[in-house]
Amino acid sequence: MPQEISKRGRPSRVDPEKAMAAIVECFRGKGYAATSLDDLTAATGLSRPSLYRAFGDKQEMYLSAMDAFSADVVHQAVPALEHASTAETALADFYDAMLEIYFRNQKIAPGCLVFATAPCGAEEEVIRTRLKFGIDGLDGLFRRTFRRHAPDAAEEALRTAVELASNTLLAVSTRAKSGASKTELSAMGARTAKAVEALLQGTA
Amino acid sequence: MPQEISKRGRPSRVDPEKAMAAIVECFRGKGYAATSLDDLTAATGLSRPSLYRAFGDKQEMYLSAMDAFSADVVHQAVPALEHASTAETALADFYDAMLEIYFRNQKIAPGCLVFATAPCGAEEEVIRTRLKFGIDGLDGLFRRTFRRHAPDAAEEALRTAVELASNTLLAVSTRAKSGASKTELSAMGARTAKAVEALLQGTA
DNA sequence: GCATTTACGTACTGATTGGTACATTATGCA
DNA sequence: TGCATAATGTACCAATCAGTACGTAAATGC
Repeated sequence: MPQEISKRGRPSRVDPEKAMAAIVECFRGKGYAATSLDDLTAATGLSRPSLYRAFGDKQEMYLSAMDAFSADVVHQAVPALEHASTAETALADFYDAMLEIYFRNQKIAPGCLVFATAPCGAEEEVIRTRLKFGIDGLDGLFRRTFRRHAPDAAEEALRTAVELASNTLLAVSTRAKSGASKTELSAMGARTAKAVEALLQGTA
Repeated sequence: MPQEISKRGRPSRVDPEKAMAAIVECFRGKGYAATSLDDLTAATGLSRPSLYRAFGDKQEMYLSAMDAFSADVVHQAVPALEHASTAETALADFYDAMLEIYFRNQKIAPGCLVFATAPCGAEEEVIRTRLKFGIDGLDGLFRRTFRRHAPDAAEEALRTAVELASNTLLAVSTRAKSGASKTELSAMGARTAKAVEALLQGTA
């Protein structure tokens, strides 16, 4: 029973998805602490009490924003990992899809909500745990993908490949925030993908 | 004439180095925005006006803290890159030295002031530029080190090796903030160092 | 039409923010 | 000893912070 939906009373005019998208943009631009409630009301067009009713307090909004951002990643980038014929192309395509999210058509990337802003708030255990969850998820994703494309790879090589792939994305997040361009980061991702492929093949 | 040092007037009781070390710890723990002047006065034991006289306003304190932190890196970790006989050992030793800085004897790492907190404030151009400066410095450091140990390496392999090495440190910074242990990050660094060596040798 | 229910935004709260004015204290110099 | 210099901390400032009380508006059910 996930709470009865009543039709009574004044209908809400908030579009939760649109509002959450605006909240994500706020937080990933300035981080948690520097984003004020006034920023959020301005970006969403919602009044302060409406925000509280819909999403809870500031920290809950931030945590929900991380969820929404992660869901975006799952829907927009993870498929690239699955619809590719080699580990190299899978990884390169995944990086490009992530860059689309990190840059969102802007020249200077708003960046990654999780990897770029969570480290700042990581003194709080809730946030640190979320950050760890995101990193672990990434590692697991790559491990499964690489294992599928290279079932015979040595465990040591696989582990190194996974770390290499994850670490590159974490670094891409930081580099994007430093003002690096999408094209140079894409090229870097392609080089990493190639190195990973070689590692998995035991070739390189 | 770097400003005449006058002996007149009441002598200052502030120890700039000690105070700046405390400021660094504040900022790298909570980031720029979440660190209040009250935090800084508590950590340094200095009154608010004393802080302003010694270091300027909050943003100037943050920028100076980045300088101080970077100087620590140069003194404590960069030598490891130079006093090693192979690229692999140089890199592994460097990572371990950086981990000493990132963890500073604590179980949960306070982390990297530059790579972990600057991305949060990167909407400000001053901070974004500093972040880029730090990353570029890292890349250059690795490039020179690797070139020295592998003078015959192909440019493409060298570039990939440099990116791999830098990206791993950037990722170590993020992973440290997520609560990863020093030992596991050291092991990861060692694996990266091995992969970099192989890349440079054209072996792996 | 009237009661009920729910969401709305204005306007406020006390707390905290970054930054400073100013009277006090402590030194060197004459 | 007295004056000039300079650093001290208390006590304050206006601005902003996150969060809420409350009167109003808009829907449904009877």
